[in-house]
Amino acid sequence: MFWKRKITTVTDPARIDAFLDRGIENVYPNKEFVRAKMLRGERLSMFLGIDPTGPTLHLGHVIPIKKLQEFQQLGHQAILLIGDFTGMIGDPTDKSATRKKLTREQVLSNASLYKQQAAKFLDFTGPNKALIKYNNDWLGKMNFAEVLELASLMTVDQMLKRDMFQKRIEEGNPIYIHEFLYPLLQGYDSVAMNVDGEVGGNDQTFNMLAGRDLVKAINKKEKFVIASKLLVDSTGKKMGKTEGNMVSLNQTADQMFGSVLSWSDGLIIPGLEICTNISLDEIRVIENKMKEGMNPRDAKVLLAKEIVGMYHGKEAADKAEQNFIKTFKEGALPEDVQTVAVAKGEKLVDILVKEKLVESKSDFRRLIEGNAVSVIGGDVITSPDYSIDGPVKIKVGKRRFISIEVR
RNA sequence: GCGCAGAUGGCGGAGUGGUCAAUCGCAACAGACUGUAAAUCUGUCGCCCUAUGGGCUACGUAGGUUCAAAUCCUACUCUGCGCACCA
Repeated sequence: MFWKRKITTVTDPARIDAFLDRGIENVYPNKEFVRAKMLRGERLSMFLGIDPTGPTLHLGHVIPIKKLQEFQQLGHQAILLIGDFTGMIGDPTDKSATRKKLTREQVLSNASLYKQQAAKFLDFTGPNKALIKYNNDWLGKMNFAEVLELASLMTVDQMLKRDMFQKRIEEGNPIYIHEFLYPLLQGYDSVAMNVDGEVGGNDQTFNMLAGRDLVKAINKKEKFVIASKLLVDSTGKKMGKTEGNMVSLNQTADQMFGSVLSWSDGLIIPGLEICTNISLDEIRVIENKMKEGMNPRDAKVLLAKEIVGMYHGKEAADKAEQNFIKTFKEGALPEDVQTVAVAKGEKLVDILVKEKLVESKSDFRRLIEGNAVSVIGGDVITSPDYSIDGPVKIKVGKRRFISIEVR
């Protein structure tokens, strides 16, 4: 009854190779190192660290999460690490300015939301359940002497190798000590959990390798690091929260569908490879078809449906497509539009400001002047004093809608 | 510690007494166009109003000079740089 059930790992070379190849940018020390371990049937542990900086996960997080999922499905120990301690400092990666520090409350509330969202991929129950850990459990308890000891393992020059820091120095921007310490803290996670490996986005390589160095020094073992590809467009621009066109997991099916369709065409193939489960062979076929003149929009629709389907189900994905066509091709009202009930005679301006469809009355006025506000199925509204005398559906710009009813 | 330089709108960055709600670029938003929410072109881009005009708030913070300050003065805060110090 109480003996540990032995969990067997998958040693199928094809699946192992797929795990190590698809959507992967780099493996340290090298692919063969990990491959050999897996082929031998060794049961490994690997974690993905996420700093809970916002309430939602986005597609960029999902790429490594999917890798972790694959890892779990191969019978290994997956660990999701919530950086509730590091999240309060802020990773200087990719930020030209110091990130705003988050409060403990914010971090904790974000963290609990993350677990729910990650549960779409990771199995947190059952015999081979994924573990969830919080780095405040060890980082929050370190005393200064321990920090110093840790800091003695790395040199300033090593830290300065980061492009990020170089850039800031060149631009004359400050680097604070706590930011400098960040890779060290994140690296210590690997030591504390004594894991075999870590997965993360390619932008995390530096931090993950810092962990590798620390594990080598303290735990005397070789931690492997798997860096997944980033979702970047042809110009090398990263998709992210700051870029504004990132799909976040709390979006409705319709919003998500629209976000994907707004991606540039260059992202279609990389997106298929790293964000979906469509087989690589099929992706090749699509790629070739596009070269032969297939409308890239159709490929993008396929990608969008696939992505939406992963979170909202296939049915919702089909519906989102229909909705999109109706709304943007035919100018109709989307289905899940917000509705408000107002008193007869109320001014449209006040309603839109109150419902936050426009920023201010001045904003509304400008939109009116630009012919951006219209009654759906009717005319463009040209009077800023337009008031409500019956139920109407209003469109502001291309994608702001509201259905107004009279109380 | 001493000295020098700087702090401007979401970001970058002009402006150094009135014509500044502040050139310009990016981002954003809208219109046209488009297979698309891409690209391109055009416009808008602090708030409010009884609106080709008027008011209010804003150029690190707090005071001051002046009819008038983002612009001058003083103090403070923060940042960068140089010098000094360096167990």
